[in-house]
Amino acid sequence: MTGSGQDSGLQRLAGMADLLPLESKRWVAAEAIVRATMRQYGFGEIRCPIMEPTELFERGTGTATDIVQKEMYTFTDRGDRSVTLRPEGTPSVVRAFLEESLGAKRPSWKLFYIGPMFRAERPQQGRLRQFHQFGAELIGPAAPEADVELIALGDAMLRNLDVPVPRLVINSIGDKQARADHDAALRDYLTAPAAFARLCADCRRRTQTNPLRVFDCKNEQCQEVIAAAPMIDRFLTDEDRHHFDAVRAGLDRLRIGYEIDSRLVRGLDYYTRTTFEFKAAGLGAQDAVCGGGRYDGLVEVLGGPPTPAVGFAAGFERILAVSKLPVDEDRLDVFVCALGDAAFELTSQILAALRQLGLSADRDFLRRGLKAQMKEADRLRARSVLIIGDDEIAKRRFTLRRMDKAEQREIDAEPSQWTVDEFRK
RNA sequence: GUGGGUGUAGCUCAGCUGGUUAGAGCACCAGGUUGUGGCCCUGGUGGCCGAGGGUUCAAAUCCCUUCACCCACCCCA
Repeated sequence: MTGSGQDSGLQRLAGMADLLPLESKRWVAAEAIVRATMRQYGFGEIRCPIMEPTELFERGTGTATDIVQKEMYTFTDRGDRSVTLRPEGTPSVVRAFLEESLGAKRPSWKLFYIGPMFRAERPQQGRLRQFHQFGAELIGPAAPEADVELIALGDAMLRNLDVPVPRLVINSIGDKQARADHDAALRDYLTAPAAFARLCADCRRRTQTNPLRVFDCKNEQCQEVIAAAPMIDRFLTDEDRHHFDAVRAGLDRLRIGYEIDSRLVRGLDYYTRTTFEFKAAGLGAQDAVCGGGRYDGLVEVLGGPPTPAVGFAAGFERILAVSKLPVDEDRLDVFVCALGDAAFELTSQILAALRQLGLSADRDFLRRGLKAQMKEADRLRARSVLIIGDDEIAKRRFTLRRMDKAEQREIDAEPSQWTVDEFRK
C-alpha cells in the first residue's frame, strides 16, 4: 500500500490503489452479492463510459457543487474537447436514458451500475481519488413508493453485504426554490448582528460558504444560536410534506428504522424532496456508506422531458472496510510434483487430464526439488499431491498423497482410470 | 485546497541527545531428512534507511525541498 517496494521511479498516482488477489477476492464476492440483490429487486445493469463530456457533469451534477468546482479530473482530448473522468454515476445513466430514448420505450426504468469514479480530493480514510461505487436509479415514477423501494434496496443491500448496523437518516429538502429560500433565511438569521456576534470564527465563515454547516458545529454557543434558526420544513409545499409523510409511512410498514435529520443536505444540486443516507460505524469521519435521494429535475436539466426519478450510490471501499463478509480460502485439488526431466515434461499432460476431470490442478515451473514442491503444495492448500518421478514412470504407477491425512498410495498412470473423488473427496 | 503525523529488509517494527560493518520477528531460500509439506533446529539471501539538496571531520539520526501514506478540516461514496 505504501509503494515502498522496489523503486523503479514509477509510482501509482496519489489516492489510487492496486488490488492484489487476496483482496480482489473479497471484491468479486461483494460484487456478486450486489448483482444478485439488484436482480432480486428488478434492476438491470447499465455500463456507461467512465469518461464523459465535461458539460454533462457541469449541467447534471451542478456547477455549485464542490465536485464540479474543485474535484473533477478534466482534460482536453486530441480533438480539443473537454472530457472528464466521471465523479459520479447518475449523470451518465440519465444521459444514456435520453440518448437511447429509453423514456419512449417504457415509462419506468430500473437501472444499476457498478464501477470506478474519480474525484481529485485529498485522500484519507474511506476516501480515494479513484474509488468504486454501485448505484441504483429508478427513473419515471413520482410516487413516494418509489423512494421507499430505493431505500429498501439500500437497506437490504447493506445487510446482504454484512455491514454492521447501518443507521438510516432521511430528510425532505423540497425543490430548488425551497432550498434557496431556506438558505437565504438562514443567512439572514445568522448574519443578524446579535446572532453573528456569538458565532465562532468557523461559523462566521460558514454563514458565507455553507450556513447549514453551522448546525454541525461542536461549539456550545453556536448550538444555542442555531437552535432557533429557520428549518427547511418551513419552506416545503403541502405536496412536499405529503410526499415525505408517505415515504415515512412506507418505511414504517416495512419496519425499516430511520431518523429524520433536517440538516441532511446532500452535496449534489439535483436532489429534490427525499434525501437519505446510510451511515456505518467504524469509518471515522467518512461514515456515509450509501447516499441518495429523489432528483425530479435532472432529466429535464439534461435536455429531456420532465421525468421524476430516485436513486442512490454506495461506496465499495467503505462498505468493504466495515463488512464482516467471510471469504472462503481457495484450495487446490491437486498439485503435481515432478522429479527429473522426463516427469517435468510429462506434467503438462497430467495437468490437462486432471483439469479435464474438472479438478483444479497446478505444478511447479522452476525445476525445484521435491521438498520445495511439497512446500508449494502446502502453501496452495492442496488436497492431494501427485508425485511423478523416474520410478513412477517406469512402473506406470504414480504416487498419490492426500495432504490432510498424510497418507499416500499408488495409482495407475493412466488418466482414464482416475476419478475426481480420489483426488478431492 | 488547508492543517498535523509518518516514511529503515517482502511485511510489522527497533535504532538513545549525529560517530565507524544498520538490527529483530515474520516471510523467503537452503540444509538437518541423497524422492515428501505443515512443527522444530541451523544457516543464508535481502536495505545507496522514500527521493533530492544542505549543515558537519562524520547524517538513518539535524535543516530545507519534494513525493507518498495516514489523520483531521472542507465535502462526500
